[in-house]
Amino acid sequence: MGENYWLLKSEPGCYSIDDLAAEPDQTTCWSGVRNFQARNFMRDGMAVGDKAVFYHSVTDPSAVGVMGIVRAAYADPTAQDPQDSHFDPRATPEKPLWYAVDVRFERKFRSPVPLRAMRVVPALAGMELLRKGSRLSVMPINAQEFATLCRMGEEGAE
DNA sequence: GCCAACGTTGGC
DNA sequence: GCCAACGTTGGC
Repeated sequence: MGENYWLLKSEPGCYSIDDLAAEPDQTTCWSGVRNFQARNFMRDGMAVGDKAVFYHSVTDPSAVGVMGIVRAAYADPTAQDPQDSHFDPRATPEKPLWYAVDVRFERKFRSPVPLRAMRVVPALAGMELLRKGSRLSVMPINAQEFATLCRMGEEGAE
């Protein structure tokens, strides 16, 4: 456990790393994932102790910090809440269909790592994120990619 | 705001 | 099972 690395996307206008850092316990339920491949990564791959890079999409796309996975996959409560925009009538307590994990803020990078900066780093060339048309909101990265992103985030802008 | 890429839906 | 239509994502 705690051996895997991930990249999690969120639009900062929806939920940003500052929002996470501002939570009372700096922890939140990472819910609302509605893509089967992303769901499978969360449900089948994530374990307590794993690390995840927080990525801001759409607005100033960039990696902005690090989170830890503090609770493994469980039924996404938003899927079964009719009031929620992520409600899915197919989801039931017996067959949740969608899953969430809990994440805890660990640190914010000294400077965000822009997507365009990632594109020119050979060590990052294999990341799913850099593939044209990639829309996955939850994806695995390897230890080297994680370390490279962290180093770039602490070094400051290139 | 534009548009390419993608996942999902639904008719057949 | 195919595939066109549609809605969404997300970079630019």
